[in-house]
Amino acid sequence: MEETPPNPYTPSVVEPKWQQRWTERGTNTATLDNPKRPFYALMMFPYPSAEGLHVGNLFAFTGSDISARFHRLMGHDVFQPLGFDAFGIHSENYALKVGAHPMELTPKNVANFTRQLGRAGFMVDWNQKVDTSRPDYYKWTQWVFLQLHKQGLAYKKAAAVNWCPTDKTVLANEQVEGGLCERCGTPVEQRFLEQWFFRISDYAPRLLNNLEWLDWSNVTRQAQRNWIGKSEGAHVTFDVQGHGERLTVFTTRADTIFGATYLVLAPEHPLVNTLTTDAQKSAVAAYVEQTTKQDLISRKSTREKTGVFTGAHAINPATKQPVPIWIADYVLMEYGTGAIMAVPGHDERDFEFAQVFALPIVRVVAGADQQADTPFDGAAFTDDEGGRLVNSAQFDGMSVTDAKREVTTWLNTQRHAEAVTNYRLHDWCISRQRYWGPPIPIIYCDDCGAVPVPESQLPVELPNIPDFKPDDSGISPLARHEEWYRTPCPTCGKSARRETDVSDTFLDSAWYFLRYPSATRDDVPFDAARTKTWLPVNSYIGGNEHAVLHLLYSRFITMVLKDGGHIDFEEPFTRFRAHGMIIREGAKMSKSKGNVINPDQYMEEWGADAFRMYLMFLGPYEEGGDFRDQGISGVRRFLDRLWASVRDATTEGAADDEVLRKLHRTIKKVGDDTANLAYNTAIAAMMEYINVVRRGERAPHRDEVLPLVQLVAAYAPHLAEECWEALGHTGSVFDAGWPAFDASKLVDDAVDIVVQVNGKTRGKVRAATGAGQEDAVALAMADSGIAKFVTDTPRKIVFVPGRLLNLVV
RNA sequence: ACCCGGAUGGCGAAAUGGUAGACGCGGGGGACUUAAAAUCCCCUGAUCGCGAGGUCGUGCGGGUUCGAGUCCCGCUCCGGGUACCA
Repeated sequence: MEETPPNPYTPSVVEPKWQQRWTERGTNTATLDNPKRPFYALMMFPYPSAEGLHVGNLFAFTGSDISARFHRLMGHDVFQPLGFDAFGIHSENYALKVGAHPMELTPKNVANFTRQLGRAGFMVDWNQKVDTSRPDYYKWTQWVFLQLHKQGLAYKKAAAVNWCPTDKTVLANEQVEGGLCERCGTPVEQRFLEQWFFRISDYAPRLLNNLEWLDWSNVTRQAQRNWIGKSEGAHVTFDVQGHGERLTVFTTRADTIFGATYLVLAPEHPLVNTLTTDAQKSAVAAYVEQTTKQDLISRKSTREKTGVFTGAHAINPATKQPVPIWIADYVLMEYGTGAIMAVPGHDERDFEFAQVFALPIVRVVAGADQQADTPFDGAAFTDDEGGRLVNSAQFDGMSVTDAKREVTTWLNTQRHAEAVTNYRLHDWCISRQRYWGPPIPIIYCDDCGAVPVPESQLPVELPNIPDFKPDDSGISPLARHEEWYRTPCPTCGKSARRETDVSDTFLDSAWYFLRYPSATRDDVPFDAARTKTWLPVNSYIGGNEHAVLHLLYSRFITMVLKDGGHIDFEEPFTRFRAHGMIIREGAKMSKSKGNVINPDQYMEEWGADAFRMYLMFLGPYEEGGDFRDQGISGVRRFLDRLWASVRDATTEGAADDEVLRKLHRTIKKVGDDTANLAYNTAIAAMMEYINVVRRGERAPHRDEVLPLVQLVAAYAPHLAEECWEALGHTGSVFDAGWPAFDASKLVDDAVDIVVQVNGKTRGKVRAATGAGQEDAVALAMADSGIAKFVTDTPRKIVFVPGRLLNLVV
């Protein structure tokens, strides 16, 4: 038999050993009450799919875990909880597909996720877990709804949903592909249903302004700014000829009013019926119906302009000329006032429309080299930089910027305009005509109307019904269960009906971070003292796919709870960082490509520590990385070498001075990089260090390897614990703190100074630390390899102390 | 179309305006071994040269600077997000 190396690193032994110890010793349990330096580290909780943990989840969680463990090493009391976003259409659709019930499937998936998460070795305080589909959680989701209702921020109105006439069911936007139902291929229609909305648009200015000071990834803040879509403009009012009615439009280009040659209303506009003349009634009705028959997605993506004349005319308040009123689906009811003044000369869409229907196009803005009568060259003139007004009476010659203001003021004096700020953000529809979600806690009584369920009667439990599939009624499956929805009115006691819609999953996740510290309390949604101690969240890490919806809704709900007096902060996440996406061998991972990584398999073969570390080594955490199968051997080799160094470490003699200098530089770099989520370069620095420690199979000194164990702990927690123990400690390395570094050890006695001649590097000289320019020049000129390029007396000398000398001749 | 990112060796990637390619993968050579694996050491951008050494090189074209992968202007391509938003 061959001689095997003594005591090799065996993750399959080390990892379970420490996972068990952590559980036994409560290593990952946070000190929730009276912590000294509380630090709430949050990662976005996963949706527990049947496929199990995706490598993308693992990538995200590992980066978050490293940050949390690092903060703990730096002396914080870190609370890092995790839970499951278990409600929602994904779970429900999957259950439908496999013919199982979500109430049975979900606990199984949660158990599998919990196993996988444990296997990966995350520092999660499982005592405080959350599962949004359990009554002890959604009781409080319903409570949140009631707070909004109480504050007048929840209301009901009719709104369009996607409807599949074959499956006879409501579809989510992602279930519509190119205007067709993803399951049966039938063209999808719109239906108008009464639904619950939250007035998030009231909060638009606050949501926008706070972005200025939030410590969040720029990409995320920018995405939210775009989504909120602040737009400065004016409401302009047109009198309708022969009617008492007036029409108000929103425009950002009040300056072009003289070129407004027609108006367009959204087909759903409430005045369409009133304004349409008898002659046009049937054409308009047909068009409105055709629009309705289209799904929401393809209506917004087809670019061909269609529309119908209503037969009515309005008076342009600037020109006093009558202009025709049309309806067209390119005008959206949900933005602005659902009506526009069309200026075909200076708006691409209006131009296209005017071309199709031969409507007049008037130039009212001229560019630098254009005149009032310069013809349009087949396109609208939208470049307003340096444009001057033409064909606009007293405003001729004025710049576009000035005219926006002046025209609005002028129209305002005639009560025809008002400067307004409009937001793209519209109210949040939380109704889902589905089963797998928290029932909306409202009871309809014929006498009392829509009555909120009293808080004392929460939760409104989701019944376990076998037939949870949506049906042809267009309303929730719960509506088929009279025994469930019949209930006495809380106000008058008469027989009444429960709301049968459930709420949006985004409501579940819009407050979950408040629940974690208080997850074991069943008498309150969140304990006042714990909330004060732990919130707002110190560090939130997650995917930028949630940049808008989840993060915006969470901010909104937090503001509402603050306004309701439940909490004393209005921004939930002090710091947010978006991680990147992980691809494989240059291609996106997908089931259809069959290139999805199975984390279990990799952890089995290489160990969780190696897998974690490899994921972090792929590239910058905030940008993502390319998973190449062969690459993992590199980090595994590093861990093998680390273990061997600990195993072979000696206490005899003293540590090598050179190695110690490298060590102190490494402590600094790993600390700085880890704090900045620059995990890839932190790992590279540790690899560099171990290359120095092990160079030529030298036996390292204990003092050289011990601090490295602390540095690597956040990255490879199991192995670090094992090493820490092997070095004679009984406690956890995570309670050992961060190694001290000696700044004086960062500087050498001598440094290399790069020497350039005319900006070209020609060599380097070794100079004493702190050497001045004259010393450096002397050393450079003494080097024949450098001096030969210095053909004349230097005209100019650039000297960067300790770094560089540039001789310009 | 708009808003963000990004483009650097065979590959994943590093580089406060200061030696481009750290670290890792892959490849080549060597040591150890009967042998292989593992481990360890060295080499590995292109090109010219026997060599010392030189020249070129960070998507493209300009500019600023003693000096540009990095800053500025104008493009090209790729990725992500939003999208008839008036």
